[in-house]
Amino acid sequence: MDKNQIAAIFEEVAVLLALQEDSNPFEGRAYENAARAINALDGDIEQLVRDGKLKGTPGLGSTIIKRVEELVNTGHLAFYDELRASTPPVKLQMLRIAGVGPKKINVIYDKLHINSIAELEQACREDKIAHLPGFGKKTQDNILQGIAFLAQHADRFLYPVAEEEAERIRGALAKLPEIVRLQVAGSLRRRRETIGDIDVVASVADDAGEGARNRIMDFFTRQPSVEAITGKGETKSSVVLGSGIAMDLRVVKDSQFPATLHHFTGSKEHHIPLRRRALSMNMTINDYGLFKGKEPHLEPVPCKTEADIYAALGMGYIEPELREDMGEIEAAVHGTLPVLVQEGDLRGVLHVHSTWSDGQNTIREIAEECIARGYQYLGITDHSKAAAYAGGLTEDRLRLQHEEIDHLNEELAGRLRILKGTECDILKDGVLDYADEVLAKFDFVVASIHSNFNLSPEEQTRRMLRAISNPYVDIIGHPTGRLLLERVGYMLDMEAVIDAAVKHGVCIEINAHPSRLDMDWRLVKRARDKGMKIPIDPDAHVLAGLDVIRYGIGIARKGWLSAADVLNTMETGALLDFFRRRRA
DNA sequence: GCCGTTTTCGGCCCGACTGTTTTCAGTCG
Repeated sequence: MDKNQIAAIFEEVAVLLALQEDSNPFEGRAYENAARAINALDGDIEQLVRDGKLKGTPGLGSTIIKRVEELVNTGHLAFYDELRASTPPVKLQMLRIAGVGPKKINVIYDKLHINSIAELEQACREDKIAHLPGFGKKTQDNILQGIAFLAQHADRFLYPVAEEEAERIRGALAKLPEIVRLQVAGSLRRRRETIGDIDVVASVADDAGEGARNRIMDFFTRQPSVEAITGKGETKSSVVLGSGIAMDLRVVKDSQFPATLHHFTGSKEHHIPLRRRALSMNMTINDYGLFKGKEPHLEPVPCKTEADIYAALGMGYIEPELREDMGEIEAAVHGTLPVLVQEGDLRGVLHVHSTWSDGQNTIREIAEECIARGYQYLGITDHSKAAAYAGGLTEDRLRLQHEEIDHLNEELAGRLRILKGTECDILKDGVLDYADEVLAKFDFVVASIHSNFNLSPEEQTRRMLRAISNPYVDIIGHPTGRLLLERVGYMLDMEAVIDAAVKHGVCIEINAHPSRLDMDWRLVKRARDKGMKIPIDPDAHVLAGLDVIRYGIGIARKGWLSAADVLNTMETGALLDFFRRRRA
């Protein structure tokens, strides 16, 4: 039983508790907090339990520690099993319907003994829901719509999909003369790997009338990409866009803009400790501002920007990407936040495919593009021979490719250095697809898993650790193989993988492809804390594939990386020295 | 269920919108 499993059980406990009759909402929150505290623990949780080291961890009190111990010692938690057994599965299913929460679910279930979403839909059509206490016709219609929506749409979206939708509407709104400041907030601004909905915050002049807000809301809800209007008020309107993604627009007075932007940037997890800190300083934060004192004697603390809010709370500015309650508040108080890496810090790219394997452009074409982008170096990493489906290179063709690279390097001397790399398959047993004497001919080696995804966690981890121990391996490619919203990654003990990589001086990439963003930013932070240099790799198969680097930058920033933590911010000479020293 | 340099009890972040009510509960973020 590892940390992730235990945290997942506690998260589910929180949900199950909310669905109990007369539940205490704070008990559920205690389990949510405990789940995050457990995820953030360093080291093996079974060992921590054996050593009695959990005591004193914020968020883990005596009851929850006993429950962790029970899980570690027996693999089960009676409390959780009982909750599950006593909670009809349909209640969990109903929770996914927009506008339906635990209270409504319990009324529906108790009065009508509904046992499936299909039965709920039937009850709506028979007009039974509208007559329940606290319900009405509108609620019944909304439930029907919510069921239809669920049937049609997955509930999250890849970052670029949400970004494009948000940018289209932000661009349109930006032309309105009534709007003073305008910014995308929410998980897009925090650069999460997937996006649930889009939040945009706009401000109008403090003395603007009601008409200005209404004009903005009318304009917003009439955008061509708006498919349905799910709410419309003076300060907030909600729509669903053509792609199925939901979008909220908030309009506030310009003097309130920093606080509102901050609020809707989130995360909720960041706000809770921040507001607690404000309270401890006799201040209050809400959507509209920062205030000194307590109700009813609130005195506004003037803030022109978000940085002013943080400053008033005695801390440095926290970049949106870091607002995840991962220790950023304490670091901001102590002035130890990192200066986050930016795209302009990169000096080259290290994981790119050419026509030699499954890429669409020649090395020359990619090289010209890299020069145009201002890069000093380009690492060409075509597939190895086992990846036959992707045109992996045999040793013979590899010789020819290296000759071509040598010629290009002569021609492009002083403009770009092309590095001889490979994305070498890690075979089922953890052995690399090329022999050591072949690997020795590369400037650097990326090693990736492309087969046998279904090994047991123990086998898969052993396979990866063996690859990491190969002295020619410099970088592990897309370490978990996940495809966001499509497939979970290989079953791997990533903590053991990170520890082994650090021990052998091996890097693990951030694969910047928006469907991968692998390794995950939570792991990036862990690897950084242990001293790993982390490359941000495009894994491009076409020139436009180099653009995805910016998604990788977002993940690097979420993982607290500064320029010095990122491998491909090094100058060419330093990078080549880095690879040579590793082999020596 | 957690937490505490006023506290071992009584708090726990805060507000908008919706729909049902006729002053508010539920949901959401």
